[in-house]
This record gives sequence, structure tokens and C-alpha cells, in this order.
Amino acid sequence: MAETARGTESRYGNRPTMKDVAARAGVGLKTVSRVVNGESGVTPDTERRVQEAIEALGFRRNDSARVLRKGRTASIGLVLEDLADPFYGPLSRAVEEVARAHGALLINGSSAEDPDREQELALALCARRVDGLVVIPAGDDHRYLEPEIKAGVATVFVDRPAGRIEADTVLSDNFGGARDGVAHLIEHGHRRIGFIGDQPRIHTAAERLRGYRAAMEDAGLTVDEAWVSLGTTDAGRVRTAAEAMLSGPEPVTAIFAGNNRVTVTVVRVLAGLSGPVALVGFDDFELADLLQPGVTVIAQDAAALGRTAAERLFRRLDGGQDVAPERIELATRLIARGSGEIGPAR
Amino acid sequence: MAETARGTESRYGNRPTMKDVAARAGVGLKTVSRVVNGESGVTPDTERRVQEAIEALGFRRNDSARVLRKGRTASIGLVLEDLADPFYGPLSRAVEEVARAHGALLINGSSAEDPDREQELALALCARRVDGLVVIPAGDDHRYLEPEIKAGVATVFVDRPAGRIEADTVLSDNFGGARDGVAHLIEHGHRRIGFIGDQPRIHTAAERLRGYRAAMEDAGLTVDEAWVSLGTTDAGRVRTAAEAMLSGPEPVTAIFAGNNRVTVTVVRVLAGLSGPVALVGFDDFELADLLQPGVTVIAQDAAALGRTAAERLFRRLDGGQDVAPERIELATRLIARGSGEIGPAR
DNA sequence: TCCCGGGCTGACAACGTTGTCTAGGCTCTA
DNA sequence: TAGAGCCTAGACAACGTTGTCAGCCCGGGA
Repeated sequence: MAETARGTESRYGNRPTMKDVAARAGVGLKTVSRVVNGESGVTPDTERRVQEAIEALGFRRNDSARVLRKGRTASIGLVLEDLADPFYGPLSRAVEEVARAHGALLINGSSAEDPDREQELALALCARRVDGLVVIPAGDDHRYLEPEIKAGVATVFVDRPAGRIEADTVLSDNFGGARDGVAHLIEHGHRRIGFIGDQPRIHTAAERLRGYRAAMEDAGLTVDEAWVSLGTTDAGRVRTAAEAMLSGPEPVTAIFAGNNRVTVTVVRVLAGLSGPVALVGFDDFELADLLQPGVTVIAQDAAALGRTAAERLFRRLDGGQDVAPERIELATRLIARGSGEIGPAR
Repeated sequence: MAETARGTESRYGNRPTMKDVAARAGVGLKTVSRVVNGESGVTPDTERRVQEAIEALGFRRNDSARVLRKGRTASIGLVLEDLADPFYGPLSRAVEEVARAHGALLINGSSAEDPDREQELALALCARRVDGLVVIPAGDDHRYLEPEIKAGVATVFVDRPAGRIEADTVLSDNFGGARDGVAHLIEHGHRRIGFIGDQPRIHTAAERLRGYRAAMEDAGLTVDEAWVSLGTTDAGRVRTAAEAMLSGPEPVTAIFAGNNRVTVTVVRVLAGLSGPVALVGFDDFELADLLQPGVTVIAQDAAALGRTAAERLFRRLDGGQDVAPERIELATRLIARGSGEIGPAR
């Protein structure tokens, strides 16, 4: 009825652009841009007219176009193993907080521990032109990221080191933590100690196993290979492994569990047993203190890992493109709660 | 030394574009586009030349530009309360899986239970032109999303309903679940039952309280307002509340905990007590079965909430823009483990 | 009165990609 | 052998925004 000549004023699925706003406010395109971005040099009266048009049309700036023009997306990517794993929640959250403090958005995805999926995800994030990337590696060859890093994508690896490329890395002291945990069991009189861990191709698993062996060796103990079990961390596999090393003529009297999932399964197995078996687990978990007995753990600080990595990333973005890659290792902490202090049955 | 006339071949921070690839391969721009997108109509020989140029330059398509041209981003946003909360991990993961199945990327952010931050985040996601939005509301007024929804952003609310707008919503049966849980305690002989919940402005908290009151009323019991405590779910507040209702001349003999964080804190309080107090908590949590006694809970299926919401969202994106908003309510399930079956002390 | 300077404003190109359209070369058939 | 038809390839505009630059208008000083 009124002026229909104006064009596509917000047809369904057809969002208004600055051009529409400009037309409606009777100003130039660039003036709208100035108002939207809070730049100076616009008369209060003009600004008001533009604001009204924005309001009326429900305009929102298209950041894709903006990114295209400006080159930076103000977003970073996070590739982790599984968001549903309680270890990664706090880590992810910490990264997000740092990103937020730098005005960036976090895009994340789960690799499900699959190297191909990790690569697919990381490259998809690069295609969105994230400014930086935090990666918890699933694979062990990251040369596919080389062109991206060279092109300026700040990249930091967390929890596990990058494979076959130089890059910033933030790790926990997996070796030292495991060694301390096993030493703790040895101190309490154990000689036959089992180790149940994740697949050996995973760096953390390998390091923790190394720590186990080192502690045993330091104490002059020989490891019976029947005490060592590596593989997936699903409950069935872990249960079988635990039951195997707890039975037989020379059963282990203590178990070192290689990560939180393993620990929980082992707790369940031990709960069905009569005799006392000692347990120390890598990774702390909620309620560990409320179990009977409380579960002694090697705690790593997931939030600190995330925070450290993200801060490193933004330091690189804020100028320091050419600093040499660094490897940062965070200490672990033994939290004694009882399960590690059980002496061996005689 | 050789041909420098070619231009900016991948200067640091200056990524190669299709134009660069085209120049290097000696073909037209559009041909590169065809190869990159796997379109047909390119000679094997030409394709090989282009692939080599891509490889050599480390080219990767700029999705920002692509999005700008095509209109769809193949990404959806998730606004939730806190990624570090174990309840949201599986939910987020479920949304991600559905998104992945539809070839979309998930961008998520935490509102930290702050309505302003929720709005800021949701609108930032809209500015990135996500195709859809899954929101776990922190605020109770979502009219700010109206222009976005009208413009075609498929939006689904989860866990709590949208405020003051019509939109798809996926909820648990908070009222029914709480009523069942409290009825369970009443069945086991309790008459004085406490309720510790989240802030009443949060929909789930209000519904659960309503369920509590309904169960009490159904059983002909009067609620002493000293038994009801609502507020933040930090451990200090909850501990104080629990201790208050457990002391005095007429202490409660059972507690219904309004969510997982409350439950855990209450478990800790009860662990320090001598007398038996019954407990039922809303939300299941890992290891609930391993505590002594096992904790009886009302379980909701976080993954199903996320999956249902995401599927609804994509159904809307894949054509059904104009279906009327729907409210889907998922059933809860009482899992009896012992703590709810304790009879009242006499 | 004229000129100069400063403050607002808008025209225009560019960012990197994709859709459309046209040109050219080839094969196949009559 | 000529024409039709198909297949490959490239030129060009457009997506929505921002940086650059030039023009306009107004007030003040000479």
C-alpha cells in the first residue's frame, strides 16, 4: 500500500542488509557501517535515524562478510576427544573463558579418538579461518597442519604432543605422576602391582606405563608382563583385564589405573571382591573421596591445561608469531585418600 | 629469482586463494572452484594440474567467502550453562553427533547462568549466521531472538522453556519426576521431607518444587516451610541449608535434592552424620551406585534431550520451516539404589 | 567577500567464493 | 563435409561488509 518500491524488506529467510537499512534511513551505506561499529563522525540525529531503521528491520551484521573483509574471525577452534568425558569439560571451559576474555568465540568438536576425524575437524575449522587452534591429538602425525600454521593459524597441542611437527605443547607430567603413584603403592608394601592403561599408541598411556616401569625398577622389582594390560578403556575390556591379574596363583595385590575411566571400572570390580586390594588411579574424579575407601589418585589440573594452552595461543596471536615453539609440562599431585594405603594381603 | 611477477604466493599470514591456484595451474578461476568442490566437467589432466597447484601452495578454501556467497553456513550454535557440568557434556555431545550426521559444525558457548551473557552469546552466533540454535535458557525473556527466528534461524530450547516467545522446546518431565521421587520417600515411611533446590527463577527448579509439593499434598502431608530451601547450588549454601533442616527439635528424616550438584553436597553432609537419613536426588550421576548406600535418583536422559532437540532443529532446516512450534516432554526414570529406601528413624 | 579548514557523508573498490552464461573445440551423424 | 550437439573452460557479476578517498557544507579568519 505504502511504498513497495523499496525492495525486499526482510522477506522470510532473506535478511536485511546494511543496504536495506541505509535505504530505509535515507543515508549512505557507509554511514550505517559507521553506526553499527560505533565509529565516530556521525551526527546524533543521523545515528538515531539509522538505529531506528536497524530496530525496525531487525538488522544484524553479517559476520561472514565482515570476516571476509577484515581477515580475522575472532574465533578459535578446539579439537578434543570427547566432550562427554568429565576430564575435558573443565578443560574446554577454561579455554572458552580465556577466549572470551580476548573477545573470541570458541568452536569445538570431538574427534572420538579417531585420527581421521581429528584431521577432518581441524581442517574444517581452518577452512572457517579460525585465528587459532587448540588440539588434543588423537593421531600421531600432524604434518597436515603445517600449511595452516605457516599461514598464521596459531596452534597449541594439549594433553598429548604433536606428531612430526614443531608446535607449542602443554602436557601434564604423565611419567612423573605415574611413577609417584606406583612408588606410593610400593611404599605401602606392595611388590606385585598391576597396570591397566589405554592403548599404547596414545602418548599419555605410553608415558604412564613408562612411569610405572621406572618406579618398579627403582625399587628393584621385576615386572611380570601378565601384570600389564593396555587397550581400549571400555568397561568390558578393563574388567576382564583386572579379573585376570587378580586371579591365579600369584595375583597382584595392587593396581595402578591409567586414567579416570579405567579407575572407575576397577573400583567396580574391587567392590565385588572380598580381599583388600590397593588402588591408585591417574586423574582425579568427583566423589573419589566419598567412596569406601576413598580412592587415591594422581590429579592433573584439566582447567590449568586448558588455560595455559589458550593463553599461549593468544600470546602468539597478539604479536609473538615468531617465538619458537615451546613445551610446557604441568606437575601432577598425589592425593592420598586411603585406597593406595592398603597393605598387601599376606 | 624465477618469476616474481606472479604476485603474493603465500606470504606469511597471507593465504593463497583460488586466484593464486588458478594462476599457478594456468587455468581459470572457476575451474579451480570446480576441482575444489568435486564438480564434474573437468578433464583428468586439468584436475591433476589444479590438485598439484593446491598441494604446492597449501591452499584451503575460505569458508567465510563461501558462506557469504551460498547463504548457509552448515553450522549450528549451542548455548548452554556450563560445559564443565557433567550433565551438559553428554547433551552437548549428542547435539554434536546429530550435527555431524547432517554435515554441520557445532559452535558452543557457556552462559554461566547469566541472562545477559546468554543473549550476547546467542546473538553473536546469529551474527556468524549459524543455520540453527539450540539454547538452554538462562534468562526468561527471549524476545530478542524474534527477528532471528523470523529470518530463518531454526531455534530449539532445551531443558527449560523459552520465555515470552513461541518456539520448539524439549524438556524433561521435571514435575512428574520430582513427584515420583518424593512419593518414593513417602512410601518408605517418611513424613518430614526436605527439599533443596536451585533458584526459583529457573524453570526446572520451580517445576521440581511443584512436584515435591504435589506429592506431599497427595499424601495428605503439610509442608513446613523450614523444610524448603531454594537458592544457588554452591556447596556452602547447600550445606548450610541441609544442616539447618537436619537439626532442631523436628528435623527432616529425608531430603529430596533438586539437582546433581545439590545431591553430591548433600551426600557429603550425610556422610558426616551418624543417624540414617534418606535421600533421593534429581539427575543421575556417575558412581551413584558405588556410594554407601547407593544413591536413589530420578534420572533424566541428557543425551536424549540433546538428540531430540537437534533432530527437531534439522527437521525444521530441511524444509519444515512453517511447522508450528512444539513442546516435547521426555519421561524421567526412578533408579532405586538404597538411599531412598531408608526408613525414618523413630 | 573570499578562502580555508574541519566535520559529515557517500561512492567505490576489494575481500574470496560460486552461479550463470557464453565461447570454443571436439565427436558423431546425415 | 557440414551441421548439430556435447563437453570443457573461463569471464563476469554477485554475496555483505569495510577501507579509502573525495565531495559537500558550514563557520571563521583575512
